[in-house]
Amino acid sequence: MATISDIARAANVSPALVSRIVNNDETLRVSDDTRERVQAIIDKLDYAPNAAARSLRSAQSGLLALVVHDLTNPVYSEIVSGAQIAAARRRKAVLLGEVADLGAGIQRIEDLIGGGGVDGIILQGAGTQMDRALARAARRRMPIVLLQSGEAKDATLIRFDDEGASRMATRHLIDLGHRNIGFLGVDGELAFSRGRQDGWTGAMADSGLSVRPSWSGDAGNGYEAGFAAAAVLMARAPELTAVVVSNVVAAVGVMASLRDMGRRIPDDLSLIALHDMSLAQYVRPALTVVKMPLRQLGEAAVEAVCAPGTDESRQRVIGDPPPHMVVRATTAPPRGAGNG
Amino acid sequence: MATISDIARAANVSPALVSRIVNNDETLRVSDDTRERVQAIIDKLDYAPNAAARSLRSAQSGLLALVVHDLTNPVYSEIVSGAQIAAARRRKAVLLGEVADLGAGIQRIEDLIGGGGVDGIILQGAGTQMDRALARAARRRMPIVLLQSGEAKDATLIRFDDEGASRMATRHLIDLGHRNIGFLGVDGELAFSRGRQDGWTGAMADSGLSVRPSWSGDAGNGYEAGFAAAAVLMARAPELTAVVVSNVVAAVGVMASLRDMGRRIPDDLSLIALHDMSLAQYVRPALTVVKMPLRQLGEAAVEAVCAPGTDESRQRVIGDPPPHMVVRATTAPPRGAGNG
DNA sequence: GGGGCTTGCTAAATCGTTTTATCAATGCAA
DNA sequence: TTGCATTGATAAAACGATTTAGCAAGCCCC
Repeated sequence: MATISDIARAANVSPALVSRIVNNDETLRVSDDTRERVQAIIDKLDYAPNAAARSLRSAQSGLLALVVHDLTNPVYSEIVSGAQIAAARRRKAVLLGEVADLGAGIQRIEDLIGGGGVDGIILQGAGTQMDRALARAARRRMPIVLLQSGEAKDATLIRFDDEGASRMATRHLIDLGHRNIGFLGVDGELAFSRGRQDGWTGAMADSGLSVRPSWSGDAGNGYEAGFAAAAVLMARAPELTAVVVSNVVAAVGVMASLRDMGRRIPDDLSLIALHDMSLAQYVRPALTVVKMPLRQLGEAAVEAVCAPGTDESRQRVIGDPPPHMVVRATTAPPRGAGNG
Repeated sequence: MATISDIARAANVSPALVSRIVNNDETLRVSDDTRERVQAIIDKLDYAPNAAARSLRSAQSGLLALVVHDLTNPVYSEIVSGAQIAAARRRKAVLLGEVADLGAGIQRIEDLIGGGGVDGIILQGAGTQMDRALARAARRRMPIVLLQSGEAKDATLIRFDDEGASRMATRHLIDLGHRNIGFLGVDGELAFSRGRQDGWTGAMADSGLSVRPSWSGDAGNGYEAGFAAAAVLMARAPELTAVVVSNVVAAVGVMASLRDMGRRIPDDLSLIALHDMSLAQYVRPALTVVKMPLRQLGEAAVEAVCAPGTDESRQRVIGDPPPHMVVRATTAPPRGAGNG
C-alpha cells in the first residue's frame, strides 16, 4: 500500500506537505500547481492514510463505543440506528458491543477503551461488568454517556421524561373512563423504571384514584417476559380494565398472552405501551402507545459524546420531540361505560 | 496515561521486556522475580497498551467492519448479534455500519477500510456504494465476506440454502393439501431471492402443480412492504389458499393486511415464512416458519473473515443447523379439505 | 582454562502520520 | 543596498508499541 512517503517521493515534495494537503490544512500556503500535482498522484495511487498511524499521532481514533444490552430488542436497535446516523454526521464510526449473552463478550472493546482506541463511550444498560473500563475511561477524560441509567459519576446522563410519558399514558386511560388501571414495568431501582412507576401512581393520584400493590408487575423488556407477566397479573388482579406497559416490546407479549387467555383487547382490557416501533402498527389490534423519540436518544448520545464540554448540566432529558400519544386500537372505554 | 516506557522505568527493565510480558510471549525467558515485579507495577499503574501504537506496529487492529442494510429489521439484528458473539470469541470488536438511510452514512468506515483500520469486512446487502472501499480492501488482501449476495470477486460468499428452505416451506403447504400456493419474495436478481423463488416453483413442479405469474409478488423485507404486497396479491389472485412469504418480518405485515381485509388465518389462507425470530411466537396466530440459523450466519461470517485461508471454496452454504420447519398456527389444510 | 550452552534481558529499528518551527527565495519599499 | 514581508515548502521530532538479533553472565564439561 502506498504510504505518505511514497506520495511525497513521487511528487517530489515532503511528506509534511502531502499530509497538510490531505487534511485540508487551512494555514497551508501552496501553489495551485503543486497542489494539483500532489492530488493527481494521490488519486493515481489511490492513497488512503493509515488509520493506526493517524490516530497514534493525533490521539483521536474517530471511533465511538456503543454498548447495548440486547441488540435483538427492537427498542435498542432503534437507538443504535439513531446513534449510527449522528455518528456518520460527525464522521465517526460506531463500535458496537452487546452485553447480553456472555459477560466476556466485550473484552476487546474494554481493551480499546483502556488503550485510548475510542474517542468516547455510550452505555445502554450495561451492568457493573463495565466498571473497570469506565474507570479507565474516566481517567483518560474520555467522554462517557449513560443512557437511561441513574448512576452517573464522571458521565453525562441522557434519558427520556419517563415519568411524564407514563403519566400521559395513564391519563389517557383515565380519560377513557378506566378506574382500575394496572402497570407492568421493570423491577429494580433504575431511574427510568422508577420514573415510569411514579408516573402511573402520580396520574392515578391526581385523579383521586388509588392503586393496589397487586396491580403492578414486572414485564421486563422482551416479548417473553411480557407474555409471562400478563398471565400473572391477570390472575392476581382480574378487576383491572386497563394496563400501562412500560415497554412496547413487552406489550406485544402481553397481547399474545391475553388473547390466549381469551381476553379481548380492547373490549375486555385496554392496553397502552411506552415507546413506539414500526411493529406496533402491524400487530392486531394495533398498539396504542406514548411515543418516545428513540432515534433522537441515540443521536443525542452521540452529540453529547462528541461535544462533551458544551452540556451545561451533566444531566439531559430528551424533550424534543416530547413524548406524545399515538392512539391506535388497543385502548377503548371500559365495557360498562355508557355509549356502547 | 502510563506508557510502556513508564512501566519499564519504574520496574528498572526495558520496554521490550514489558511488551513481551504483556503479550505473553512464549519465547520469553524471564525470572519469576522480574515478571512479578513488572506485573505488580502494571497493575498498580493500571497500564493498558495504546491501541493505535499497537495496531500501527502490528498491522492489526482487532476490528471487523460489519455493514448491514437496516439495523432496525429484526432479521438483520439477529445476524449482527451472532457476529458480535463470534467476534468476542476471537477477541475482535465489531464496527457497525448502516447503509439504509443516507448514502454518506458510512464514510468513516470507508476511510478505515482504506487505511487498514479494520482486519476484515462483512457486507450484508450493501449496494454499489461500497465499491470503492471494497476495491481498496481487496488490494490490501483484506478478507471480505458477502452475506446473501451473489456477486463475489475477491470475496467469500456465505448464504443459506434459500432454495431448499423455500422448497421445504412450499412442500409443507402442499402436504397440507393446498394447490394454489402463492409466493411473496423480493424482486431483483440477488441470488437469495432467486433461490427462494426457484424453491417455490421447484416444489410446485415436483408435485405436478403449476404456478401462475399472478401468484407471486414483492413483499420486501419490512412490515410495511409486506402489508402493501398482501393487498395487491389478494386482489390479483383471490384463488390462492396459501402463501409462502420469503421473510418473516414481511410476513407479520402480511398478517395485518389479511386481517384488515377480513381474511382469516389459517382458515381462509395459510401463511408460512422463511427465517424465524422470537416475535413469530408472539404474534397471533403464531407464525409457522422455516427456521434458518440467522445467528449462525453472523457467526460464520466472522469466522470466515478471521480465518480466511481455510475455506476451500470461496462459497459457503450454512447447512448447520439446516433449515427446519417450525409449525405454529398460521398453516392448516385448505377449507375444502376433508376432515373439518 | 577455553569452548559451548543456557538464562535473562536489552538496543534499536520500525510502523506511517502530524505538526511546529524554520528556512530559502522572491518581491518590494525606502 | 539594506531591511522586511510574503510565499511556498521542509526537517525532524514526536506518538507508543513490537520484534529481531544479540549480549553479558554464569555454569558445565572435558
